[in-house]
Amino acid sequence: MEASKTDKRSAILTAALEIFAENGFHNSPTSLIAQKAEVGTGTIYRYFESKDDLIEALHQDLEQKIHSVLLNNVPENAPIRERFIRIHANILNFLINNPFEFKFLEQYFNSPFGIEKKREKASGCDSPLALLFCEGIQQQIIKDLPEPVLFALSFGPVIFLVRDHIQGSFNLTEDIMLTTLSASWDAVKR
Amino acid sequence: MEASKTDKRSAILTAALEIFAENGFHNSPTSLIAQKAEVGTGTIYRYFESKDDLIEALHQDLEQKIHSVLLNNVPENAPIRERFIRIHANILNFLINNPFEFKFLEQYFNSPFGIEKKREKASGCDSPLALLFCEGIQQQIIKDLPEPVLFALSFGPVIFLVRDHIQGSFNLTEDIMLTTLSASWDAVKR
Amino acid sequence: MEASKTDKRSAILTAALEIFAENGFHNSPTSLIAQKAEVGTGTIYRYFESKDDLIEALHQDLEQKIHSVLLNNVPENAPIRERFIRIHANILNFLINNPFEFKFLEQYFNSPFGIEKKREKASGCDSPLALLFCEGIQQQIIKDLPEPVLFALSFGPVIFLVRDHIQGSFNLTEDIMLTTLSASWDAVKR
Amino acid sequence: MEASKTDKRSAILTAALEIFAENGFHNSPTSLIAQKAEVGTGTIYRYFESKDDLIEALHQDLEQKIHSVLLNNVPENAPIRERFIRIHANILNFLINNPFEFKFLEQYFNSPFGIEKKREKASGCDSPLALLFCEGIQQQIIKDLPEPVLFALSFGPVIFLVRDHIQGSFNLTEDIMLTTLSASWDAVKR
DNA sequence: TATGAATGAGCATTCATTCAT
DNA sequence: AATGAATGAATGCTCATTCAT
Repeated sequence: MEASKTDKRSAILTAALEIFAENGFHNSPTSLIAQKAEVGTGTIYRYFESKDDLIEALHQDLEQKIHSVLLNNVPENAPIRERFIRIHANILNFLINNPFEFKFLEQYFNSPFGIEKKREKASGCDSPLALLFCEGIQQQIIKDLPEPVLFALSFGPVIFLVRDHIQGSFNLTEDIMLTTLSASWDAVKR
Repeated sequence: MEASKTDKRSAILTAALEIFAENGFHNSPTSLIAQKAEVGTGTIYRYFESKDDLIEALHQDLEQKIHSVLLNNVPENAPIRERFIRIHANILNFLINNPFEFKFLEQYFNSPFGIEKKREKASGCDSPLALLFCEGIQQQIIKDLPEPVLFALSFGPVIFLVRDHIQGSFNLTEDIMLTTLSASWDAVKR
Repeated sequence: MEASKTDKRSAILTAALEIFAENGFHNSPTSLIAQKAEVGTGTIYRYFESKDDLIEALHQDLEQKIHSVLLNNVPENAPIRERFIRIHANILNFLINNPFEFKFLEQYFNSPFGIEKKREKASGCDSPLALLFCEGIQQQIIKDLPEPVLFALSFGPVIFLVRDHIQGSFNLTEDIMLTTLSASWDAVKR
Repeated sequence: MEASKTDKRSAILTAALEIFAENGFHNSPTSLIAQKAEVGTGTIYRYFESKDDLIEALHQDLEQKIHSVLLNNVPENAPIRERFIRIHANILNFLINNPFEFKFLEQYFNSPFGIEKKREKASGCDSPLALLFCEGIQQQIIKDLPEPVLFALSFGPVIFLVRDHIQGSFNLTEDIMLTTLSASWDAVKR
C-alpha cells in the first residue's frame, strides 16, 4: 500500500519543478522541496546525487515531454507551412499551459547548467524542426539560411510571447497566436 | 594622482558585471567582486546599499548604454525598413561586442529583479522601436499587430542569435546578421 | 545511548548562559556558544530561531527557575515577617549560588530585551511577593506604599549585595545576609 | 571663531552619551556619534584612543558630576537623618532629571567596563556617604553593619525607583520620593 | 529503504580604526 | 588639526549534504 519506488522520485521532481519555477534555483532549499514532496530531506539523495543532478534530471524530463508534444497532429504529408505552424503551435500551447515548466526552462538556459548543455548539443540537426527546415530548403520554400538562424526566427518570437503572457503583461489569445505564427512563417519562407 | 572618486564605483561595477556574467548572481560572493575590483569588501557598501542594489545599478547603467546605442546612424527620414534594420543591427552589434553585458541581462530578466522591472514598465509605448512600429502601422507598411507581438517577432530572433554566437555554437557574420534582420523584417512587414 | 533530543537544546542553553554571563551578549559569537556546547553552529538554529530567541528562551528558563525557588520553606501560615525574610533569602541564595544566572539577568534587564519585558508586565500584582505586600498592608503590618516602592525597598538591597558578592568586593556570609534582610524588613514594616 | 579644542571633545561626549543611552554601546557606531557631534569620524580618535576609552571618559565625567551634586544643601551640622535623606534626594533628583546619564550608568555597570572599575575601587571608605555611615555608627544612630550593606540598603531602592520611573512603569512624585527615603532610613537606623 | 537531526563551509553585511589629504 | 573614504576582520545565519537510526 506504500508508494512505489517511482512515486517518490516523481513526487520530488514535481515538487522541485514548482518550487524552482517560483523561487529560482538558489532560493529553493532542498529541505523545502522534500517537504512539498512529502519525503524526508535525505530521501532526495537516494534518487539524485545532488541538487544539481536533480535540476539536470528535471531538464531531461522536460526535454522529453516537449519532444513528445512536438509532433501532435502533424500529418507527415501536410504542406510544409502547415507543419511549421502546427509544430510551433504545439510548443506554444504546451508552454502556456505549463508555466512552471516554462519558468524552469528559462532559468535553466540562463544558468551554467543550460550553457553547458547547449555546448554539448550544438549541431543538433536531428530535431523534427531541423528536419522540416532541411526539407523546406530543398524544396526552395524556405530561405536558404543556416539552421540556427531559422530556429531563431521561428522560435525566438514564440518564447518572447509566452514570457509576456505568463508574466501577465499581455494576453495571448488563440487568434493572436495564429497570426503571430503566420508572421513567423513569413520570416522563414522564401 | 590617486583614482578619482568615481573610479572605485566603476571599478566595482566593472568587476561585478564580469563576475555576475560568468558565475551567476548567486555564485558571485561580494568578496570576490571586491577582490577583482581591487577594493576592500566594505568599500562596496559605501557605493551600493546592498548586493541587490549593485545589481540594480548595473542594470540601470546597461539600460542607458543600450538606449544611447539604439539610434546610432538612424536617419529620422530614412524609410521605415531601413530604420528597422539599423536599430536592430545596433543592438545586435552592441550585444555581440559586449558579451558580459548580454549574459548579465539574460540573467537579470530571468530573476525576481527583471520580473519586477518588466511589470513596472509593461505599457512601454515610448521606446524608439515602439514608435517605429506605430508609424509603420499607420503607414500600412507594418502588420497591424499588438506591439508586444511585433516586438517578439523582431527582437526574439536577435536575442537567440546573440545567445548562440556568444555560446560559441554558431558564428554570426556581418553577412548573416543582415540576412537575418531582413528576414525579421519580412515577419513584421505587410 | 546517544544524547536525548533535549540534551542538545540544554547543552546550548548552558553554554550560552555561561558565555553571555562572562562576555556580554555582544561579545558572544554564536560560533563560540556552539563550540562550548559541542554542537555545530547550525545546530543552534534548529532549536532557536535566532540569537535573540536564544536569549529570550534563556530568560524564560531562568524566570521559571526563580519562581520555583521563591516559596521554598515558606509556610503559608507563618507570620508575615518570617515569610518576607524567607522569600528574600531564597532569591538571594539562588543568585549567589548561580552567578552566571545573576550576571545574565543583570544584562538582560539592561537591554532592549528586558526593557520590553518589563513594559509588558508592569502591573504584576500577581507575584507571591506582591501578594505578601498586599496582605501586610491590609493587616497594617507593612507600610501603605505603592507596590513598586515596597519592591524597591526590599529587592534593591538584595541585588546590590549579590552584585558585590559576585564581583568579589564583599563576602556575604549567612550571618550578614540575615541581618541585612532584617534591616530590609525595617524599611517596609510599619 | 572656530570651536575651541574642548568644544569638540565635549560635543563628542554629549553625543555619545545620548546615543549610548538610547541604543546601547553595541548599537552605537562611532560614525553615528561623530555625525551627531558634527565632527568627522576620525576626529573622535584625536580625543579618545578608542571607543572603549570614550566610554571610560564618559563614566569619569559622570562620576564627577554626581559627586558635585551629592552635597548640595547638606549642612554639615544637620542631624544625620536629615543629611542622609538630603544626599539620597540629591542623587535621586539628579538621575531622574538626567535619564541619559542614568541609562548610560546602568549599562556601564553591567558591562565588562563597570565590573573592572568596581574591582579597582572596592574599599571606597572615602565617599561622603561612607563618611556619614561611619559617623552614624559611631554615634550609635545607624546600625553597625559593613559599609557595603548600608550602601545596598539605602542606594539599592533609589536605583530601582529611578529605573521604574524612567521606564515609565511608575510615576515618582516628590511625595513618594520622600516617603521612600524615610523608609530607607528605617532600614539603616538603629 | 527512508528519515531528519546534525553539520560546518560559505556569504552578506557592519563597524572600529587608519591614514592620505 | 580635522576629515571621511577605505579597509577587512568579525559575525549571524543558511542550506547542501551526510549518516546514525
